[in-house]
Amino acid sequence: MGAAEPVSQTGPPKRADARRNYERLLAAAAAAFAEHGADDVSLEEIARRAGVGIGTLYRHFPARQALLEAVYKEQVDALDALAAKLMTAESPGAALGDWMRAFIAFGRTKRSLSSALVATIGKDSELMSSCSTILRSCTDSLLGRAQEAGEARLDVKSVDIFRLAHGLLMATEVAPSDPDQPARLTGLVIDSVLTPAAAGSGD
Amino acid sequence: MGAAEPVSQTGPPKRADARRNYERLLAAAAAAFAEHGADDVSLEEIARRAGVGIGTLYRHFPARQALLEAVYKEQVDALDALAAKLMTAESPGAALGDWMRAFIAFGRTKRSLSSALVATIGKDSELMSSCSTILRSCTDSLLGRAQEAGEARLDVKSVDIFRLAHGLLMATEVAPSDPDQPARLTGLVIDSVLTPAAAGSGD
DNA sequence: AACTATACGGAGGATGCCTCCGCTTTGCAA
DNA sequence: TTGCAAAGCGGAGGCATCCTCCGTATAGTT
Repeated sequence: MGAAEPVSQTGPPKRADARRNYERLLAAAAAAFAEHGADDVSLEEIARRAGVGIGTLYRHFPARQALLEAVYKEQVDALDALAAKLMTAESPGAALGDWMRAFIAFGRTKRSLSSALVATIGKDSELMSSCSTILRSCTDSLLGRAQEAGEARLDVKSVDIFRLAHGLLMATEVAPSDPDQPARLTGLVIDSVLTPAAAGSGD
Repeated sequence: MGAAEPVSQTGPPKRADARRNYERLLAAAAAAFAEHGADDVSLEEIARRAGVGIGTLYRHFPARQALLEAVYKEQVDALDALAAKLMTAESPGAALGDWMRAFIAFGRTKRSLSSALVATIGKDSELMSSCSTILRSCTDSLLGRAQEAGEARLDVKSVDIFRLAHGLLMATEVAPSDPDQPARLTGLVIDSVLTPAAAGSGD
């Protein structure tokens, strides 16, 4: 991981101000989406937040879709970078825990994006599959390293982690009465992966 | 089935013209959604097609959501009624085949609705679960009857039919080069359920 | 026939999407 | 530095859609 990189630059390099505005828009969009949900925020507002004109937004992202995709892809890239860094962390077990926490947090925000994305792109798009490949391989590597170091159960597969995360997200979807519950459950799941199997857990 | 009925009438009965307009709107909406997809049709157009004013539409369906739900529910109710009729049909096997055909056709249109619905209601809403319960029980009954009459394979469960239908829809999602393909595949799946197991099909 | 609760319809205000084009800035070259 | 063309910016404005509001019409009742 860390191999996937900013899309191949076709054409002449962009001007400095163009790049800067692109970044700003991306950041503003991510924030706005997280706050209001991906459908309930006007492009006009995103432009305003980013401190650019609406025309500029449209030049960089010809359609709402493009903005959505870019935000999504950037988050995945960030996770990819995080994983690369965690691969050299001191404690492989703690690193895996950190990764899972980040992965689950991502899943939570992702939902607001993905319903809109899936509805239009289709869930088998190239974007989607490349992203899940990236996340899979990151999880694989970190899990493997933790297992080799004897800091994670050997009978856990990365698929299991995906499924646990998914279940966790479903389970804590609706606002729980106890605001700490999601974090508590997340910690519990992570511990279960990092703790040696207890007797009788063969099924 | 056929037991689920028009929601309990609360309040005084509606005036005749109100009921008529309600029906018209529902029909117009169903047609428009099927034609253009649930997101790309304006409420104004639906009102026009139904031959009523936009104000009338809003009185009956305060939000786009409500219209979507009503159309969805109506289609499920129609399937429910169809199943009830098929339960008394002459040939239980043919009835099951007809049912599957209708069920699959419904699935096809449903997709345009459901992406919009799921995005907002959430897939675990009361509406959704009650609908899938209805469809499940219809399939159960018709399959059971066909099996008792010796006209369907005994090793098929209604869950299998659901999954086959789902797979079929996925597989024929994108417009195929051969326009008859979806129908052909549907026929094939139905036949496979109605035909006795061949040797060696144990897995 | 007269009356009233109910329902109709569409004008209009608000908002959002997107295009277009005159103005500004950047990066380069002399 | 200075000058200049290309690249980029920004927002006014046209168009579509959403939704509200209220004067008018009609069903059902007495």
